[in-house]
Amino acid sequence: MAEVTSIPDRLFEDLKTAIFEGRLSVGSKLSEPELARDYEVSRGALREAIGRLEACRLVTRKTNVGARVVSLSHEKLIEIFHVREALEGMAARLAAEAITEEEIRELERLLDKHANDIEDNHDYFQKEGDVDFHYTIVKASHNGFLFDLLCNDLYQLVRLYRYQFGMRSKRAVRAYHEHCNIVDAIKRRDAEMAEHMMRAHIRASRENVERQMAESTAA
Amino acid sequence: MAEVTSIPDRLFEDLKTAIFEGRLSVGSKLSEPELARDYEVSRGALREAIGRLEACRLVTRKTNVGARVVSLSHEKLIEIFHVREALEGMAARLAAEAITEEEIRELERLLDKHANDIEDNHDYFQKEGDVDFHYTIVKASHNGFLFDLLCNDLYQLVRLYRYQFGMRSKRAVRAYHEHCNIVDAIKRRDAEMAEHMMRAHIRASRENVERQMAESTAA
DNA sequence: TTAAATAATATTGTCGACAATCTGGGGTAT
DNA sequence: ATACCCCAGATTGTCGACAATATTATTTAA
Repeated sequence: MAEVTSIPDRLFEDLKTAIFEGRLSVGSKLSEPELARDYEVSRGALREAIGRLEACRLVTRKTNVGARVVSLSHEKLIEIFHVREALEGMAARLAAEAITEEEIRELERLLDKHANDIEDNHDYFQKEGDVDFHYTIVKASHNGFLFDLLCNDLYQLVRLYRYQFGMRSKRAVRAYHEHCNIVDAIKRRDAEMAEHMMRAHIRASRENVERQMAESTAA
Repeated sequence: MAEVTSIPDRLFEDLKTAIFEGRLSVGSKLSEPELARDYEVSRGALREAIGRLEACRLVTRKTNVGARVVSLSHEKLIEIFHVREALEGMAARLAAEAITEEEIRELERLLDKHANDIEDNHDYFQKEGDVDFHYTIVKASHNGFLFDLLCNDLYQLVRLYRYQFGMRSKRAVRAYHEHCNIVDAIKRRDAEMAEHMMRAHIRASRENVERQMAESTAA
């Protein structure tokens, strides 16, 4: 039952963290000879790892030209929010129908943590507790396909975007209350309300970003 | 502006059609030496093509063991329908807001074709006209990310499933009316109603499949 | 001086060969 | 007879080298 891991597996993870930590900055080129030297692997293994990065949309590739770390335009970001609204709304709906008692306790634990972070004036979003919350609900939907789509693709793009734009939301308190509403509906097994609340939550987050974008554009 | 195409590009397409046409049957193993001989390419190029098939979920891969064409369990199929309901509902909503006059004409053209196929007693689904209809709406949402997700990943799985289970729906007439309702809402720019109708349409399709599954299980 | 053409360089695409790992069959011991 | 172990064959993983293409620098002509 041991996890078999190949060189491209390891490279894939290493390159992802390199991207998130900014060592491979947004928009920069992934030079195959250079990276092969740095990570001490052959170009073949490297190319497969880059292929996987492309599959989850963290890099874009052009034939005979090379791969670059994606740079999220504001436009693309809004597109992603619309997809998130649809998918996570469905996740909340399914979670209300399929969640287990233990998963409910996990959600409550995360809510407590969120409340404490606000109390202590920590930056909730910076610590990625927000991702944990959404991750848990998607998992509780017990829909493997939905989970794969959101957690292996979308959330990583969201994460990259937070680093890229240095997102620091003043929405921590309001987001907390929205989270409470969502968990409440799920606990009551009210699928319709759970989806509605989740969509409202993500819509609010999108509108917040749109406001920030409008400000930074109007110089 | 010429389309540059590499060997893995071509292989990717060839293998996809081979899967859809059943020459690579569901659940069968993709032998690298064998396929490399048949298609007269090196194993390296082949491996990249297989990697892309894995990315759009048409094959699954295990380290040191190999790749197999996915076999869609009934469970997985239902999961996909839930994701489709969420994503296409959003697509219809966005399309109602962003569709152009020309795209509206295209939708009406497809509706006419659908009506004629029913008249002439053709099998609408078999000819993939249904895919064209949904494809056009997703495109009209003018959300590139959504388009990519649905048309490059999900629709191919749906297509594979139709071949695998030999889907021949008796829903052609009812589906036609549902399609009309959707187009109607979009033309009136009623986003809320467009989403509602699209979700109802896909939900009905899912429930139809669930019924068929229940029948075939109860031997 | 600028712009186009061209040559030099570097990068990506492709391939065949070797190493590591899995699969299946045969043999042995209980 | 069955279960376990071990070995042979085949398959996948990995690598370095060569070919094709793009990029950059240089030269030349207007």
